[in-house]
Amino acid sequence: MSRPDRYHHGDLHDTLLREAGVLLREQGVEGLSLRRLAERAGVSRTAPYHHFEDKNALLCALAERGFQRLEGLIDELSLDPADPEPGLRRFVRAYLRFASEDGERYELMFGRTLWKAGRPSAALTRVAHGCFRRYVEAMGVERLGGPRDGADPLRVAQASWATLHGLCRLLLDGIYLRREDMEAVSDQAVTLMLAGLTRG
Amino acid sequence: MSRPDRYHHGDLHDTLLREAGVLLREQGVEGLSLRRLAERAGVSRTAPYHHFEDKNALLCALAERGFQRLEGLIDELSLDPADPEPGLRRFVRAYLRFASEDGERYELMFGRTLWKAGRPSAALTRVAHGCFRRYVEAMGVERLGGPRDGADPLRVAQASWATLHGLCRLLLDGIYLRREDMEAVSDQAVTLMLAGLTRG
DNA sequence: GGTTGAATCTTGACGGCGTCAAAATAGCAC
DNA sequence: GTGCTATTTTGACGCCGTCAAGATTCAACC
Repeated sequence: MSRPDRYHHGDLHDTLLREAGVLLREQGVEGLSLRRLAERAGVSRTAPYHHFEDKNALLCALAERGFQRLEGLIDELSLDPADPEPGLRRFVRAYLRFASEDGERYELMFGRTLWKAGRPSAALTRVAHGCFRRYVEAMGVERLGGPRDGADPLRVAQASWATLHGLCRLLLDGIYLRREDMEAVSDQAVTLMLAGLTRG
Repeated sequence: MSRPDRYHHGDLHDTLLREAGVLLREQGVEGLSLRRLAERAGVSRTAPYHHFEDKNALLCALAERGFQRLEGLIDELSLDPADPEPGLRRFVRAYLRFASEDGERYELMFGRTLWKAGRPSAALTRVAHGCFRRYVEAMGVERLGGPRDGADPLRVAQASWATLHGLCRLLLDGIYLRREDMEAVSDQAVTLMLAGLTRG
């Protein structure tokens, strides 16, 4: 399938997703236009509309794939209740690597393009929330030294994700963080949070 | 100045900034087009180009104004070395209010539109970095119980700002946070950080 | 094998965008 | 009044997402 000079492409759906991924990585969301994408796939400008409802739908599919990969990362997160620190630091490093290796994808997954300006698909919403749910479970405060005064597991999970997310955004947008400082800052954050959680 | 039927507007520069602010607040960056803005100001599509080099420059000016307001907030942040907690919580609340009262402005100030996809002006970069510098000074770890092992003030400031920023982004983009949960999550974050900082 | 209907892909068009170029107009110094 | 400059205008270009209508291919059924 997918011979160069056939009227029917044969594999356009997957080709579009793949090429869109490349375009996204190379040029960012701004450089990902349906027209350019179609040209790369060797097809006319409106052909993609037979495989995705519109641009928003295609971006959702792209983001979805990202969340699936992220979910894999979270699944590997297992904390030793007796000594959660190494597992936590491992996860934080993995998360930061994930975000910085394909920053444009991360941006798409969490950015306003889909969640605010666009219309996140049902599938995207499901996998994104599933991702967070798994994170809450894996982080479970009981694994970080047992429940204590005012340490609602959900709140701790939200707060720690926010920290991680904030680090990534500040880094990706290049405002207050440089790549070289990233690790030091995240280490500092983990230290603070862990100290806050395990003191007793 | 600024009579309705005059060839020269007389006050276009300021009018543009003001109307752009309104448009930004009401419609977000996506709804802020130069053409629409010009129409609102009662002027032709290309008139704004005599007051701002291009759209990027106008957005920079808009973001700049936001940072000036934020700087004011930070200037009011003074921590009592003996008991930094109330001051800190006050600041966090003020920061969150700032971000959520004009979310689109906050987005513009910190988002990729200018910092990644666009070209942040020298003035914008200056005021943004000045903002952060003041924050570092005001937060100074010595005010949070004196320097201690591995608590570089700069790192603590970066980590705490990242947390604050991450909270705002998650909230503004509407992914994992709802407005009602905001305060609880931020309280949790402050508690964790403070505990991490002040434990002996 | 030929017919029919659906899936897929094409060209053409529309309105919106940012922005450049050239012409028109107004204000100001002399 | 006469220029000079700042300001504003209309016109145009190329990009974008997307709709409509027509062309082409494929697959199922006779």
